[in-house]
Amino acid sequence: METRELRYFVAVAEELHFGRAAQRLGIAQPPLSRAIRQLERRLGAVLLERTSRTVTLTEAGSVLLDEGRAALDAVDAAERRTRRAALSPTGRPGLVLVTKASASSELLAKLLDAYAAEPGAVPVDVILCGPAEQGRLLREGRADVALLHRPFDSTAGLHTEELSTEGQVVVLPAGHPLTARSHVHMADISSLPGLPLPRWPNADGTYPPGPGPQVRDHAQLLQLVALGRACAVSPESCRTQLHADLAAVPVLDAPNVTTVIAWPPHSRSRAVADLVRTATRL
Amino acid sequence: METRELRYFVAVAEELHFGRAAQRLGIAQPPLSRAIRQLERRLGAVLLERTSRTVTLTEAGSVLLDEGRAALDAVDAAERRTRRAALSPTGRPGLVLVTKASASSELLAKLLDAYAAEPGAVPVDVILCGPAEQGRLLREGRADVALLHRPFDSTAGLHTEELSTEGQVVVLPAGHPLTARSHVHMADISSLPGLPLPRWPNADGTYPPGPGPQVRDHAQLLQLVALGRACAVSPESCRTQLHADLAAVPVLDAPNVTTVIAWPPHSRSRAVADLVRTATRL
DNA sequence: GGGCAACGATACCGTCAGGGTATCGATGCG
DNA sequence: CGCATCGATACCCTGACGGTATCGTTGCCC
Repeated sequence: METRELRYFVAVAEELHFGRAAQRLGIAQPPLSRAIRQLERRLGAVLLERTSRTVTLTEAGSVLLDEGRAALDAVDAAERRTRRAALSPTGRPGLVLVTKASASSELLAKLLDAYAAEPGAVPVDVILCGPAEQGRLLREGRADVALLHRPFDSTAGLHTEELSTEGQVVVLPAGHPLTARSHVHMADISSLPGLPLPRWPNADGTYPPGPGPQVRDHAQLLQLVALGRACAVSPESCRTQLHADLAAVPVLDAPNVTTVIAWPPHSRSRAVADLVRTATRL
Repeated sequence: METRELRYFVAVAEELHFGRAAQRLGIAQPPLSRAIRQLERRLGAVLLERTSRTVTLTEAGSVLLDEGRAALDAVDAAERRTRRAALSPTGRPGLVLVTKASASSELLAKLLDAYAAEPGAVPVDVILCGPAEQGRLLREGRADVALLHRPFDSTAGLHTEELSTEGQVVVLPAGHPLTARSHVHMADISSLPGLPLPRWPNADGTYPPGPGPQVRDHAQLLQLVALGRACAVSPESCRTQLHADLAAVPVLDAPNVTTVIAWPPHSRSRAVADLVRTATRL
């Protein structure tokens, strides 16, 4: 199977419309119809049920949509990492590390310092992004290594090493009655009047139904807490980033948060290996 | 990048010889040279240093070799899983589960029974193979789900759920002095005169240097133990498979062995999800 | 040191896969 | 029942890819 065929099929499967898919691909509709038909012949599988009005995926088609997207990601990653390896002036490509904007900057700073002191260290670019993008960046070869937070982030398809574990605190507007407590339990905060827990987006960008406000990142969330519109359960380390009008109280029975360093499993780059080794020794 | 180009490059990178690579690919040498040159131009990267006598990989080339193999595996997996999904008579493809021949058949039997009783269960084919092949079968789309044993098997790039944890025992020829003990420690067996621990192959098929016999699978190993040529440290559950001329003694400080169920991370198949759910509820 | 063999690069050519335009046939809708 | 929409088909053309022949370079060995 050629990637061109896969791209064509993914386009049609996503649009469920040959005309629009062809437009998206920048080709005419007839060659697209032909290409799909030929792909089906070669696979010996009907991928799409088409009438002159509607196009729907068969079971096999939906398998190929999933697997094909993953395969195309892998091809793109190969291309991107090769380009990066080549255009690096030293011949030894730099590393791209991706982490959440809200993550503990302390750990990251320590890691970057320690790694820079290693013999043979290469330059490390840091990308800060929202939680959902991290996996994508790694899969697409735009990044080499990530700092993720279990159990929030999916480590699907990645190698990981645990770096640190911490408890969680509830972040409240300063002066809230609960801030007088030395600690609380989840039950104490799951139903605070007027201070719902926020809703985070799913992998597909949609939000689960529920009462809380929709948030995209941690800064946004803290803003909402300061405004008295929400409360937040966050890793302890976020305390160093709190403004004066926010207060944090440990939540005893909240799940621990583990910071892990993650990288694509087939990566055999010495730079990634060095960075991971440095991280585990912190 | 087209998969054809990737296949060409991987062939040359593996052979480090255009002529042999061309032969392997079933084409003539000139088109291959051209294709590689064109790939290099498009990537803006020198992949191979060639003189008229030798071909060597550049840094970028070795990145593309690693990443390209992974990408080709993903494409092959997409094709195979699609084919399987299609030729299944029900439209709903059956599952292929892969596990080691030496694994606990009890757990597997329970799992298959429980899953078969689920509503919407599909037929499950079981493949027994050596440890090294399991990952490959999953990556190449020949299998959908595997039972692996940590810490022996790599779960690189897979989703996993833990199923059970057990201690390990040392397997000895019946009548060996140690079999009188109720338990032993690793130190007791690491230097048994005449009964070395075996050597397992690395991922690339080579064996680490050392004194013990080279083994490829568990049956082979038990044979060697019965012959008095080796001893083996194995998960407790292997006791049910021991012949009369073998004895097992718990090893207190051997690492626990965890049986996990593993599947490719992007798999969204309901059948896999059902099977995993069933497994975790056992 | 010169002839030779091995090997990748280049030149040149033919074929067919893949893309384009025009049009058909089917289907849902007003 | 006519019309608009949409995928399939027919037909043509271009260029990408593969093949053969040959060149240029480089170790190697007598």
